Amino acid sequence: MAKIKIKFPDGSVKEYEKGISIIKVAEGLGKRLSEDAIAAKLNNELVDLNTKLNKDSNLKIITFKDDEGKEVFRHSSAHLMAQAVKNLFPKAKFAIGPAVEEGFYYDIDYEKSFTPEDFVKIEREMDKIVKENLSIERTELTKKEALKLFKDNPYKTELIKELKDEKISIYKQGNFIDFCRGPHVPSTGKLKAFKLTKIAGAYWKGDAKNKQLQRLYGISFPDKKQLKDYLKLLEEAEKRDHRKLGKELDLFSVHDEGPGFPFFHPKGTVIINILKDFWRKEHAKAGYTEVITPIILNRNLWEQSGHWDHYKENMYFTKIDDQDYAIKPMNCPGGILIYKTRLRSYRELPMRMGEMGTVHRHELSGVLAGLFRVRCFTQDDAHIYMTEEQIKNEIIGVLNLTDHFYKTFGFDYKVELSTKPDNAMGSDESWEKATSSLKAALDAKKIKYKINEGEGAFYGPKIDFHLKDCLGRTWQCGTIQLDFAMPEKFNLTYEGKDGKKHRPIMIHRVIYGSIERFLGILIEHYAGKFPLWLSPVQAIILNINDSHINYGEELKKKLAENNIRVETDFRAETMPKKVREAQLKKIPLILTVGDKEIKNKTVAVRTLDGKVYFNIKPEDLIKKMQEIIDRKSSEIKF
RNA sequence: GCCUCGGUGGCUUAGUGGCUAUAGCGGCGGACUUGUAAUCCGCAGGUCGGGGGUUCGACUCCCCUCCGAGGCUCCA
Repeated sequence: MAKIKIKFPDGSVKEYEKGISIIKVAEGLGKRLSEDAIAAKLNNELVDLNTKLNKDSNLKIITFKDDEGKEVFRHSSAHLMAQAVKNLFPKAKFAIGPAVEEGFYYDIDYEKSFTPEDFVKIEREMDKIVKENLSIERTELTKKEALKLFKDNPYKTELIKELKDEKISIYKQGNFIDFCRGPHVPSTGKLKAFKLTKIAGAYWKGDAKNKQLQRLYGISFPDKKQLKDYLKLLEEAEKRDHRKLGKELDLFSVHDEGPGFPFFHPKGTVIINILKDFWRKEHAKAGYTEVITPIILNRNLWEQSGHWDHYKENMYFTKIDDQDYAIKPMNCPGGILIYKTRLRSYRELPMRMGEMGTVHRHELSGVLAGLFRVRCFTQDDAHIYMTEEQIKNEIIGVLNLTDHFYKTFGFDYKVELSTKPDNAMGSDESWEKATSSLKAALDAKKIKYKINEGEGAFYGPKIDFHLKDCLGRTWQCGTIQLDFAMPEKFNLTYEGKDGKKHRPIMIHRVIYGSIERFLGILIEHYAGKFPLWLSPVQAIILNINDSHINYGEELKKKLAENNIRVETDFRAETMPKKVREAQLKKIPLILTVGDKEIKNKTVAVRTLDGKVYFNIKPEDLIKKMQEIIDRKSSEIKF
C-alpha cells in the first residue's frame, strides 16, 4: 500500500496509508479531537470528514470552536430541520437553508403557516433523527441527473439551472436528500442541542416580486450546556431591552400619534443633554465650530444635492407658499450653504463645522424599533472641508476623538474600511489617494481594520466603527466618509496659495451616530445602571421618620447647590420599601438620614450593589461624588 | 411595504360565545413613625386598540384599519 504524508497546523508531519479517511486520521490524533471534529480543511479547502486522502496534503481538523466549524454545524442543523419538516409535512418544498450569524434557517414553501405547536413537533422529530444517528453522505451527480432528482421542486431546479458547474453535489441522510455544496458533519448524531427560535416571511431570492416563503429559524450547539448558556444570554439581553427599561426608568416613550418619533421624558432628556454637553466640550477642544441649519429647505437645494432624485422615498415633503420644500434627511447640504456664503481661502482649511442636526427619514413601518430605528433623530454631525494633503491628519484627528468617546463609555470597537464600489464617481486616481490616506491614518494609529472591498459609498471611501457592548453584541455607530461628490455638485472652491480656485474634499463624520440610538445602546450596555455622571438622578434622600425631614431637606439643598441631581422620598413608608423602590429606579446612591445622622451631622450611603457606608460627612460625600463624576467612572466606592 | 405573532385600567396580567370583565403593582384616602429590596385596611380607575359584520347575546367568531414585536438574498 502506498503511503502519503500529511502535514498538520502545528507543523508536524505524519505518514498514512493512501485512501485513509480524515475521520480515521482524527481518531489517531486523539479521542477528544475526533469527537469534536465537525469538518476539515484540506489544502485550505473545507471538506467532509469522510473525505479520503490520496496525496500528500496539509490538513486541519475543524471543530465548533472555529467559525467555519460553527457554520458547517449550523448548516447541517438546517438540513436536520428540513428532514424533520419533510417527515411531518411531506408536501413542503424547500428553497435555501444556510447557516447565519445567529444559527440557521430554512426557507420553506408550504400551503399552511407553521405554528408554535408545529415547532414542538418538528423539534421532537429532529430529536428522533439525531437519535437514529444517520450518516450524512455526499454524492456527485451530473446536472441532468440532479434536475431529474429535484424535478418536483421549482426552487432547487432554478438553483441547479443557474449553476455553471456540470458536477453537482447532493447530501443524503436517511430518506432525505438535499442539493448542497457542503460540507456537513458526518452524521446526525453530532447535532445534539438545538432549538427552533422564530418564524418569519422571506421572499424567494429576497425579491418582493417573488413568492413569499416561510423562514424557519433555529440555533444549535454541540452540547446542551452551550445551548443553555446561549438561551440565558438571550434572556439577559431581553432584560436589558431599552424599550422595556426606557419605560420602567421613565426615560422616553413612543406613541401611536407618532410612530418612529420618540418622546424624551425629563430623565431621558437629562442624559441626552449630558451627551450633547460632552460632545460640545470635546469638539471645541478638537478645533470644531458648531452651526445650526434649518429643518425645512427648498426643493432646489435637494435637487442640487441629488437627494431629490436618489433619496426621495425616504424624505418628507411640505409646501410653503405653493413651493415644494423637503424636511432634511441629512445635514450636509445645509452646512454647505454656510461654506458658500463667501470665498474661502486655503488658510481657513481644514475647516471643521459640527452640527447637532435633527433629521427626518421615512423608514418603512416594519423596520422601526425602539430608539434603534426611528424616523426622526439627531446626528452628531460634522463636516470637514480640506485639501487632499490634509486627509491623513484630519482622519487621525477624527480617529483620536472617536476613540476617546468610546473609551469613555467603556466600549470596545472594531473598525472597517470600505473601498471603491462599481458605481463610483470621481477618478481612479483620487480614489486611490483617498483610500491610501485612510489606510495611512489607520496604520499610523495602529488600528486593526477589516477591508470591505467595493462597499464604499459612490461618493467616497469610508471608515465604520462597530461598538461592542458588554454582552458582546455589536452596533454600528460612528462613520467617517470621504466625499468627492458634494463639493463637485455644489461647486465648492477655495483659493490656493497660487491665487487659483481649487476644489476642497469633504469629510462627513459622526461619532454617536444618532444620539437617540446611542442612548438606546447605553441603556442596554449599562442595563439601566448608568454611571454617576450620566445618571438622571444621582442620589435620593430617605428619612426614617417624620422628625428627620428637616435635616433631609438641608442635605438636599447642599447637594443641589453643588449641581448634584438629587431627589427625596419622605413618605411615611417603611425603610425597606423606600430602599427597594430607589433600587428599582437604579439610583446610584441612596442617602439615609435618621437620629444617628442628625446627631453626628453625617449621612448613611448605600450603593446599588447593596453596600452601606455609615458616618459619611456631607462635604466628603459631595467631594467624592464630584470626583467620580469628573472621572466619568462607573465605579462607586467609599 | 410584505410575512408571522400580538394589543384587556398607568404597568404586568386572568378570561376561546352567556350574570355587572380578573388579580397584583402603581395612584388616592386612612392607620402605622418604621435603620437599608415590598406594613395593614379601604377607595377610585376599563367604550377589552379603532371601525364594521355575524348572533337573542361578542373581550371571545369574521372583515377592514391603526399600533407593537420578530423577520424579509449573509450563496444549493
